[in-house]
Amino acid sequence: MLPEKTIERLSQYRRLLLANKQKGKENIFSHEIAVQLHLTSVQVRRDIMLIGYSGTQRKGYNIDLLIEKISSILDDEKGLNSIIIGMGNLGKAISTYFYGKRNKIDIVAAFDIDIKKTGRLISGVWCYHTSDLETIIKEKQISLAILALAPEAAQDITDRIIFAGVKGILNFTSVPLNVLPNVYLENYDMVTSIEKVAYFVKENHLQNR
Amino acid sequence: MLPEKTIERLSQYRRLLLANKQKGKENIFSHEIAVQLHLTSVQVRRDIMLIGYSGTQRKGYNIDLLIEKISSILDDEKGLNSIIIGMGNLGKAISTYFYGKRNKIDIVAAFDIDIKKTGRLISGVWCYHTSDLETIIKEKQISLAILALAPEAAQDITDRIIFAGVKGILNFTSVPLNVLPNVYLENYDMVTSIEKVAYFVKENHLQNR
DNA sequence: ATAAAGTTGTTAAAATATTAACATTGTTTA
DNA sequence: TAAACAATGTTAATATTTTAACAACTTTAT
Ligand SMILES: NC(=O)c1ccc[n+]([C@@H]2O[C@H](COP(=O)([O-])OP(=O)(O)OC[C@H]3O[C@@H](n4cnc5c(N)ncnc54)[C@H](O)[C@@H]3O)[C@@H](O)[C@H]2O)c1
Ligand SMILES: NC(=O)c1ccc[n+]([C@@H]2O[C@H](COP(=O)([O-])OP(=O)(O)OC[C@H]3O[C@@H](n4cnc5c(N)ncnc54)[C@H](O)[C@@H]3O)[C@@H](O)[C@H]2O)c1
Repeated sequence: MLPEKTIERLSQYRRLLLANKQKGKENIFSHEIAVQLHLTSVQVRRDIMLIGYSGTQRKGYNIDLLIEKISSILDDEKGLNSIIIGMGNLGKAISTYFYGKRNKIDIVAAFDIDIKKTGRLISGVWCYHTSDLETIIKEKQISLAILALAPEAAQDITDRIIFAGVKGILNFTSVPLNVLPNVYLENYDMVTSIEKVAYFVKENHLQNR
Repeated sequence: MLPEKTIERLSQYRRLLLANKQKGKENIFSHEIAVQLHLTSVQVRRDIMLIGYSGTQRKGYNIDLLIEKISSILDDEKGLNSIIIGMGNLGKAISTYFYGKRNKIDIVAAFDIDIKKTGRLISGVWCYHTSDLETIIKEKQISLAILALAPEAAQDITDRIIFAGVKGILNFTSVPLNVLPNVYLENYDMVTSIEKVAYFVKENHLQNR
């Protein structure tokens, strides 16, 4: 299995490659990728080595083929269905953002407990009541869930979706979730992010004295 | 300077400690913190050692004092002013979320280029037109910016805010930004996050065969 | 033809982060 | 009073991630 950090970068390589392809470019050197993403060319080459793709010395990497190779690693062939739970400000922002983007990861349903939000389309995604959670997860073969709901309900809902078959969670609530060992959990904590930036801003000030 | 990962955890320890204080708890053991955050007690103790705080063998750590110690490290005494640039769906979600939370990191202004959004309060924060960017940054001594604007404008705006004095950036656009070496840049890429979860979900499936 | 330049692929080293080991210390209990 | 226990604090070992070094190859220039 590939290192976590390599996976993250592969996602970024692919986006960059698609942008370069758009501009009509056919081949790209490791140092070009590196400059555009602010990495080192060594790291780029090493990652590409790890996934078993090869370029040529004179032309670098063929953009189409590299995109294809990365996609064969990141994407599930048959696609992967996901849901958003919690259609508040953040949930809506996310579903609006993803709506219409063609992608192997489809957001096929949303859930909320607030009946003012349920039973209708919200930014292109049907919003169900959480009471339908288990039914829909099984029906639509959901394997990934994005949590953007009120923190109080996060663990409860997590237990339910895992029991219903969800295998990966992207958690935006600040709640440290308990999940079964075979469920992949990725947390993003915005407050921590900001506090970290603030800390390094402060430290930098100290350094410059 | 403390390791980046330790800083992230300190932010989480503090939140947890505040929650426990709320519940009337006065002391806490490293293993209690560990269980609640899904870490190991060793890691907790090591982090606390690194910041130079000590507990007692029988009672563990004094919650109030530890909060104070962590705060002395994370927070800037005189506070730190920040802005959000781009009051679209995500920007609004963020400012709504932070509004009213008493915090050493204050979001004191927002910016957008769309005149339908500027010149008024949006979720408690005044939204200026980007043409006022430099003026307000200097006037309000802004050192931290949250970028939630359209990707096309991200680098341009970044150059401007850095020139005006911003020292830390939390970047939600997927654009790999160019910043001066004395500016701390933290990127969060939601697409990468989701693709990573999807990858590990897929791999787990393979393992289980 | 041969050398020079420039690039990839890969192994080795260094840096960073986590985990384990254990000495130390205060408290309880026999 | 001393042994057992349960916790912290710290050093050492391990694991992961990044960076450096360099061999191998291809094209171009001399
Ligand atoms: N918006 C941000 O910038 C931000 C930052 C950090 C953390 N968060 C976290 O992300 C989550 C969402 O944030 P938000 O700003 O969108 O909050 P929000 O209050 O706007 O939305 C929360 C939504 O969750 C729904 N909900 C509540 N209980 C539910 C349940 N049991 N099942 C399904 N839905 C339920 C509510 O009806 C509401 O629509 C929260 O946990 C918040 O703490 C948000
Ligand atoms: N919403 C998400 O879930 C999500 C996920 C991944 C990435 N992002 C990125 O985050 C950013 C914001 O996303 P969003 O969903 O809020 O988009 P959005 O389109 O709703 O909002 C973008 C806002 O930026 C403003 N803007 C454009 N040019 C500007 C400029 N020069 N100065 C100031 N403001 C300007 C627009 O007027 C708009 O209000 C985008 O770059 C997007 O790619 C968002």
